[in-house]
Amino acid sequence: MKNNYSSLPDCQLFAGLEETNLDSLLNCLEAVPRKFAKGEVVFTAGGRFDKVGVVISGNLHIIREDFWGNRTILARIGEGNVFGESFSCAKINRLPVSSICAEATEVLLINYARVITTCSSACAFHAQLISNMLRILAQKNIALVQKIEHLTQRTTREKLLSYLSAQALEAGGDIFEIPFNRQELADYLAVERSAMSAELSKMRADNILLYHRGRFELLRKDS
Amino acid sequence: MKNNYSSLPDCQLFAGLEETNLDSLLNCLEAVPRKFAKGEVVFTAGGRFDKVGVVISGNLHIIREDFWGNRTILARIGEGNVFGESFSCAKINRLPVSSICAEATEVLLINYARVITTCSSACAFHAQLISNMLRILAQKNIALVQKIEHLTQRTTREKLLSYLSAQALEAGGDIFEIPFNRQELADYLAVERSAMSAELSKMRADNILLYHRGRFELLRKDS
DNA sequence: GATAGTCTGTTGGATTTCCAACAAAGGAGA
DNA sequence: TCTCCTTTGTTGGAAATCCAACAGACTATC
Repeated sequence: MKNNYSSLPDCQLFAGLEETNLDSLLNCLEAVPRKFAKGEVVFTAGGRFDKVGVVISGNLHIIREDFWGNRTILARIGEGNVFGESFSCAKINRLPVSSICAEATEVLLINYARVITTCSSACAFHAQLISNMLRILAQKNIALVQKIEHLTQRTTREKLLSYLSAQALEAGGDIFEIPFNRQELADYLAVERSAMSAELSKMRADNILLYHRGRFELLRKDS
Repeated sequence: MKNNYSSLPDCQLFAGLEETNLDSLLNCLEAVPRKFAKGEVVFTAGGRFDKVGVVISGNLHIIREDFWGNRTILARIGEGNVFGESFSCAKINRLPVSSICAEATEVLLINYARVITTCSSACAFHAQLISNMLRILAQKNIALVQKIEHLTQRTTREKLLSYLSAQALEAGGDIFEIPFNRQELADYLAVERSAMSAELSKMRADNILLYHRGRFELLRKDS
């Protein structure tokens, strides 16, 4: 059954691959497009999932259920995003999470074994695909480590300094803009929004930084 | 220059590879063993690092320097462990961290490009190597996500419940042992040890769990 | 079983965060 | 400009955490 994948959204996993090659590659990967209704389960906690999923349209939630059965949404996976790859790559035998469609959702299920098994010369794009997969995992990794560094700080002030310092270093200058509003920043750092606002005020009073909305300037010791 | 790698410690990166094949593989990867003295720098923040490092003997520290120049040790990499792989895989152009030897240390530097570029049939072990690399990144990823879940909880009690619940689920039973002592657990959850001990006592009083040292039992609502 | 050293639990006061409610500032549309 | 709505900042009391100091439990060694 031939499918038209030209509608594949931008997707890190297929970055650098020509659209013209995509069809043969997807064939080689045993990629299967599937449609799910809202509330349907793509993979279930406790089972195995030896595939890599790509959301073509719609949204799905990664859900964890704790010891007492309380559910929490760990992530929302949108168009073009990959899911399940960590569990497939890590060869986990009992999935710790489920994925459930938040709305009508179309996904592409790819056989993970085919991703890492470079086939004959017919499919020279495996190398690119593997490189993409490594990059996806590695980038996520780096972002997670950085977030943990911030979260590990004990006080709100330290968390803010850790985050803002990292942003300044990344921007390569003392003045920079952050991609969060206050509520989002508070959620990211796992602190209370109003308390965080208050702390920012104190830090300004202490000549540590200047800010207006999303624009910040860190001050060096002697300025 | 032929080197004897028979002394390579157990290493996830080379898992599943026969020792007899190792020499030719390492050759193919342009692996270079290097010795560093205590305090020497293996890779420097700000630069590029397109290699993967494996610690053969000794220890090195991954170090981050913040906006004001304060240094913190992010990780200690010991024998058999891989380092730098996230930055190479993510193709970061300016390293955010440095690595400095904590003692006299011997490392194996591998050309990352050679890891992902499957060569001719002469080296059939690339597939295993790539699979190993993916597994290393993915496992780290899963562990980091789980840690973030715990750290994101606001109160000490919630952090403990999040951690212990995950341990119980992993163990597949209500009774389980944790791999940390109290101080280590407190550090992992980024809370104060004595406050955490106190909270554990309260939770026991509230009939949420039982414990003795590293052995815990979670109690279901109606027991 | 005596001893020393480490790990765990307890306590109270200082500090910090949370929470709720409200005030002020900024932005979009009429 | 005026109005409505969202975002950000401020405040004070309640709750939780941190911190330091100490007591009790456990372990290894002699």
